Amino acid sequence: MREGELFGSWTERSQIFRNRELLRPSYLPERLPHREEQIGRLARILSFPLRGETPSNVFIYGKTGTGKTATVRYVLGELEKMGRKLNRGIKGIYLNCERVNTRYRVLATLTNSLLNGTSSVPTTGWPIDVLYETFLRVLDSEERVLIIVMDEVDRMVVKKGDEVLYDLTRVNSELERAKVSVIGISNDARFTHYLDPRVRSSLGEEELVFPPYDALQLRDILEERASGAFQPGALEGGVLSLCAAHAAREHGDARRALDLLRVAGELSEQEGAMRVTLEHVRRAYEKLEEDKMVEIVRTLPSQSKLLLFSLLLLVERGAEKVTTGEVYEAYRRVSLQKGLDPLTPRRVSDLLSELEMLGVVSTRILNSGRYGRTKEISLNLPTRQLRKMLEGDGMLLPHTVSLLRQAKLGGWEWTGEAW
DNA sequence: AATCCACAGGAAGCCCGGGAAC
DNA sequence: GTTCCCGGGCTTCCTGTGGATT
Repeated sequence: MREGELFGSWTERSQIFRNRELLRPSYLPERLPHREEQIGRLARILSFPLRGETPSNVFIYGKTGTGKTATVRYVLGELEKMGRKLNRGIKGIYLNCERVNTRYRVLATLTNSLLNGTSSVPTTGWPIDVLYETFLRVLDSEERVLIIVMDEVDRMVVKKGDEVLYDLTRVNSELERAKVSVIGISNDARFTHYLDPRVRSSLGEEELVFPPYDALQLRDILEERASGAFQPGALEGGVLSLCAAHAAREHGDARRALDLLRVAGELSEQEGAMRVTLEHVRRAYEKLEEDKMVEIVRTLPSQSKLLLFSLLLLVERGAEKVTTGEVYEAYRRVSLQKGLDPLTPRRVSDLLSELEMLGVVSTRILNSGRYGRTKEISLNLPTRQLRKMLEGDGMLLPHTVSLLRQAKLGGWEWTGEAW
């Protein structure tokens, strides 16, 4: 191979993309179409520190991909810029409560962020009250307004980290020079019901709702990004509309629309096509769906995998739709065969509901009068695909393969009273 | 009209691992 | 290190349900 040949063809300028980074979820655009109203309101609320006053706490909710995080980051960035210009100490700290989800971690992260690397508190070990005192002292060491953004704040409650919300919404009374305001972001509107009433009223001083985008708005967003992301003329007519339409059906998720467009672009690039076609979008949609499923199945607990495997065997044997009792019996057999204690029907019923929520199976209640009332269960993905996923599983592999072999050879009685 | 099937799904409590508190 | 506590997975026990059958 001649020098440079291996990477040579990949360094040429893409026919399709100009800058694909613009399509990534982490990219923060300069303009956020159809969020002018939310940006305006948030800016008004957060403008108080520019006059030396404390802004209200804000609670924001909206489904995934409705621009919550982008809007907040954008407004906060502008605010900090303005603060520097006017020489006001304004600092925004962004926390993702998916990871930073306990009282300790929140306080430690905030403190470290304020210390700016000069020194730090350890990630574990300190008594919580000492940590809290340290946080107060560091925070109050200078005149400033601290705006704490807590993204996915609903995760805190699950982890019982909501005490820290109480700390933070009440902290102002203990501060001399600094002021704190909290922006909570959640995609679950009911989440506030679980909060301590005092926290709820304090956090909800101002509420901002981000409605889902409709198809036309999604199209605008895509257009905005696509002009920079793609080479001129690289998109076939209707591509953007199709991406938008797909995403609009799934509760107006802009992230989804952008993913779709990016993957469609990547597919067309891979096959050396001149432009992105509607067919590429269709395949991108399938790819994303499949990737999602693979990930879901892969991360399933082993009992659920076993259950799913039992269902798979039944479906492969020609049963289109299966009742709860049948799946349970199959599952019980497979478990025993593997030398495992089967779970009770009650538990399996819950596992089935979980599988349904994840979209792996569909169920519907079936009434057969005298012959009882049960759920009719069907698989939501092709058997071949599912089998591939399950066979790739380390835990199941040695046993399942032999089970499959037995099943194929007819070594099992899969029908009738032999069960 | 009463019965009864084959479950659905709620309530309570057990067990266990892991992390916080002492 | 020990103790305590909590949450998740699970079981046990239970009540509820719609319509074919009696």
